[in-house]
Amino acid sequence: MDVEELLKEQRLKVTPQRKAIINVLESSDGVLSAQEIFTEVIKILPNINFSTIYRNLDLLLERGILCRITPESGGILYELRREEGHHHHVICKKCGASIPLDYCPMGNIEKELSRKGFTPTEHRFEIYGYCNKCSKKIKE
Amino acid sequence: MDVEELLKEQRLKVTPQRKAIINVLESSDGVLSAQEIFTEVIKILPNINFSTIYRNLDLLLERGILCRITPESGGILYELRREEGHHHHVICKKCGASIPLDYCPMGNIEKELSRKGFTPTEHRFEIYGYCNKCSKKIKE
DNA sequence: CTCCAATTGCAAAAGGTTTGCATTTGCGTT
DNA sequence: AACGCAAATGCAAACCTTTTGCAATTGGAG
Repeated sequence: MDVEELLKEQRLKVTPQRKAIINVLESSDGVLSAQEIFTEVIKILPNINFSTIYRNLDLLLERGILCRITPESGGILYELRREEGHHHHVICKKCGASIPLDYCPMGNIEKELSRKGFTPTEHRFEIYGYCNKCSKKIKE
Repeated sequence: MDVEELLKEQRLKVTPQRKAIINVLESSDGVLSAQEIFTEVIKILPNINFSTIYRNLDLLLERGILCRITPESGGILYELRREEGHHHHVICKKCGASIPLDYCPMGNIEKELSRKGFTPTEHRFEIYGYCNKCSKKIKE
């Protein structure tokens, strides 16, 4: 992925901070908290501030470069949007791995909703559990 | 609903604070934040403290008396669990009305998950939009 | 009625996120 | 290549929500 290109497409300035944040997210195969992102980015840019992290996460989320996940257990997690178009996530509670899922349940209930007069604008469908690797570890 | 009975079933002490919290949730037809619950309960019990609200929300949630909703936009919302068994929610972004939904999409993707070796433990499916009443108001 | 564990109120702390402001910097323009 | 300015950053403080320790109170079993 060309991070500079990605930022330019969005007419965002290419700063070392933004490149570091995106690179950290890219090199992770799962979801990360703001704290985890900060911990990694500060290794690259020792002077970076938490407010820069938050401001950029918000911005990148707005521009559709990131996805945000809010697990039942609380907290907010981010990941790089790797898939084109609408999709959902399957997330491992142990290692944080995020697996994209093309299936979307909305088609199955649109009729029921319109019968109720409800106009859906957004929805979320997230699955939590243990990935292939972590399931095996737990059984052992 | 007999609030005292509900608490006794769970072997929880029947305190005025708990009764007030449940009554507030019962008289709302939708989801409420901890702050909103506090604002209502303090009208009934002027001395109640925020920590009592939080402690009881956690407790009632554990016991399955409440449901917790965490919208994409952030924040945590609570509602009285009115339905028996597993269900999802359709929530109006304007008035907060919560409509229970019996449909659950998990059945449709269990095979795909097991093919991936993923063991699901929890999931969430929430729909946001505008209810019948609020859709009409917006159009006008 | 008595007694004890459960519950509450209070105050302070903790945790995560946001904001105001002065400084710096990316980058379009000259 | 240098300039100028809006955008972005770092810093510190503020904010908001939630949690915690502790002493006082209270529900309800015996």
